[in-house]
Amino acid sequence: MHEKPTHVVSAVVLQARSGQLQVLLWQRRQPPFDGAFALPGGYLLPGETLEDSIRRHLAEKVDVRELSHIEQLVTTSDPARHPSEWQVATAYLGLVPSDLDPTLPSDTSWHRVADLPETAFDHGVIISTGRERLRAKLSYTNIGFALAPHSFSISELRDLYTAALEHEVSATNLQRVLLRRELLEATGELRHSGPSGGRPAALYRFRSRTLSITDQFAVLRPPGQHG
Amino acid sequence: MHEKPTHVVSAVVLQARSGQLQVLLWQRRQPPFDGAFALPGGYLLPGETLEDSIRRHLAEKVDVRELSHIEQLVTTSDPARHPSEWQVATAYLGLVPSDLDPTLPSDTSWHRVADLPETAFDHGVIISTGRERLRAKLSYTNIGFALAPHSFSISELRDLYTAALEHEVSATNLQRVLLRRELLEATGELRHSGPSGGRPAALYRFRSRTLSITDQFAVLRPPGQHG
DNA sequence: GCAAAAGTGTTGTGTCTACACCCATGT
DNA sequence: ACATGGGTGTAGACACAACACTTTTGC
Repeated sequence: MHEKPTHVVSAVVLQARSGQLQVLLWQRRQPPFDGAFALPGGYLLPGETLEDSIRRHLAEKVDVRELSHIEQLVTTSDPARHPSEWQVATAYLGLVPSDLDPTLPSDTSWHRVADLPETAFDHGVIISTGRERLRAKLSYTNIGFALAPHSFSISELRDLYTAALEHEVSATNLQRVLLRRELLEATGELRHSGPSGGRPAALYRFRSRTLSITDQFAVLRPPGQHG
Repeated sequence: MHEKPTHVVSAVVLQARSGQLQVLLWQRRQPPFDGAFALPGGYLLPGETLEDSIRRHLAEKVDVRELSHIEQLVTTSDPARHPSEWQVATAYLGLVPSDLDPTLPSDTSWHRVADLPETAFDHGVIISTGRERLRAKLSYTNIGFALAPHSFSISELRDLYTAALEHEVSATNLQRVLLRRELLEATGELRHSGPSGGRPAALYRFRSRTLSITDQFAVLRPPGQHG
């Protein structure tokens, strides 16, 4: 037999909250990285898959049914990652719809990804990886479903995209892009105007709430495939 | 202490060979999957990173300097993956330029990804994952450098893209797309015509031979960024 | 009526595909 | 000369951004 690494799992859980993309972190109270903020996660146990494992660990932080999407990000293996233990770590990306506000343990809270506190281990770069993955997939998949409530107005959806992409998004063009690609469908209902007036907004939903690729060929399309 | 999984690494090594995308496999001569074909790889050892480890294992099959690109694909963890050992397995994608023909051990050979023999473990789906990753990145990155020799004509490059994408590619349009994006530059040299005549082909090279994203925003660009 | 918010019409631009046509070489 | 393969010119389709304009509400 040879020596084996300990396998740990963690998750970058993202949510668009009050116009900002935020990530779930807990504050460590023991070395290493005492006081720093870390991704939720823990050890992989016998008999479970990595995805089972991260769902189990997240269940201690949030109700797992509130996760609208989860996917694997990357596995890191720097032997110097942990000072006293040989660890291999697999990170996941998890998304929570904007209309949920899970109750959290006292050591756990949301932090704006644009203004992170000091993070433990390699968690800072892993958060960046997760943010970039989300950003890219907003462009060529239907992953917006995982940030949005079941039903929403276009301008509400625009605010979610703006938070996640970290740049302005035009509601006009967002509507046309997502409708042309048949990602959205109207529910037929309207959102009533607020006290300051304005035309009532039509409500939409995502046609599918499982990940699918919608812009398969960025370029170099096969012959005969227009658009 | 708790029980730990064994960590193994493997690689989907791809090359465009005689007009077909091919993958490096070795034939197992012991259970499990006796006789089936498997990806090269092996155990992770203390003190090495996953990428170190797969490079070390591949060195037993091919000269590692011949790998033009390597990137992590996915980590799988099905507890039933191996009948007698709890394994976590990280797979990499490796690419070999088309002008090299590494000498291989007797148990190892190239196989067309479009016509695979029976594969061991979950290696069949991992090969598909690698092929899809390559296909997608050919569209929005400069990863073509990793399939191509240092210098090539446009029609030679077209043949490599055709093999990897598994559909026809127009040399005319490939040239324009890659030149407009400034991925290619002319070397100034010409390929002499063959015995059947024809205009000599201009030779090109990739400007960079490290991966970079060239079509960052498939859609939903920030304002002011023309497409 | 007027402000506010949502939604549509329309124009312009850049990128890609398709295909006709021209260029340079070997026999 | 003519076949062969390489390269350019050009037109059309499409998706997107930008912005003006219209619609529908609250006060």
